Amino acid sequence: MKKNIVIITGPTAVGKSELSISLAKDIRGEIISADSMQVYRGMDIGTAKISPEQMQGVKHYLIDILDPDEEFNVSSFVDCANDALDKIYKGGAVPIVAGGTAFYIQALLKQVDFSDDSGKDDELRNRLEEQDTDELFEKLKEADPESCKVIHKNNKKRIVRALEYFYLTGKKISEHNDEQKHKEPEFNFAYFVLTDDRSRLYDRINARVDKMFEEGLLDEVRELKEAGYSAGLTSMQAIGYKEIYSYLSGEISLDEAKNLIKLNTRHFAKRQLTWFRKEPDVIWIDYSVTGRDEKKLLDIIKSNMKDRGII
RNA sequence: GCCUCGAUAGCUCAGUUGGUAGAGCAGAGGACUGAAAAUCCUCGUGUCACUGGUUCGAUUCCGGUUCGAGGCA
Repeated sequence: MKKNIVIITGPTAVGKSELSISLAKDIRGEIISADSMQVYRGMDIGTAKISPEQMQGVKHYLIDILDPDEEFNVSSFVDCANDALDKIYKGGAVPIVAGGTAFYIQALLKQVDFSDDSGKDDELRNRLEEQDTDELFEKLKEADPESCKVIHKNNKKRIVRALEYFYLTGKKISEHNDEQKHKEPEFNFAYFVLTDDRSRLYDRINARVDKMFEEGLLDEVRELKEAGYSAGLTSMQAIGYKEIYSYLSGEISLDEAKNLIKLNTRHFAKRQLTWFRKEPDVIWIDYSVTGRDEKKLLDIIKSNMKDRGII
């Protein structure tokens, strides 16, 4: 018997948080955040993290669980989310996975298995990073030719990971991926993707970045920098943070930083939509069609949940 | 008022020694299985400002007009 799960996702700034809170209050849900950056403490404004007041008493998991120099990745996400699910099921509530990191959501739904990998090895990874991309690609041809068919020769990051996997486990990542790719979701799920007219979405993004600056994004990043968090950290690669680091080190003007944040956020939203389009069994909620009336939206969502036997 | 320089893709510009044009950015589409807010791939027809002339042929040369920048009075 598969367990029930609800997913509320969509591109950044579309309005996921508000809707997931309303839904949680309505159906006695608890929220698991599927967001690779909101796990970090002290990164509030730039990640558009929901405040304790905005949570309105709804229980949230996977927010503020790490310091910015701690590591987090898909595998940790799946582990943490599974723990949270256990608690939620025990308490008799409905789990709502809300957030924009599609990669994490997919791994959770399919329960992708990372257990027999031996993880990452910074020293090995750094040694590989130093090498020329073409040479690395040649090495991968030897080690795992199947991977070369799916990984583009310029995509150094993925070439390095494939090689790292091979050197660490002696196995081919292409085989692991093949096994995991064909898995079916292990939940009885309702996967909602919020969207809107592209131009309206972009307007919302631009306005939200302006608002972040008014709320003190610059100070937030400055404090992180002064606390010793370096620009190389994964957390500091987040949009809104990396650009302000560039400004603080004198590479670009504040105005350029702000415009870059808007631009990078728009690009990000576009990539998210690309991902959702290929996901099977997704229920699209297009605000340009439905409007943003909360009651109406909840009716749509709940009727879809009833169809799937979730409520 | 006169002179000079400019006017080419949404933006910034290149180019065509006369045979209707191409980069960057923007924008669009796509990939993704332990960095994913990361990383990577693909996509360029537009009255070449307008209007006469020369020419087989003008965005390109010549004249005029309009607009913009600078200079001289």
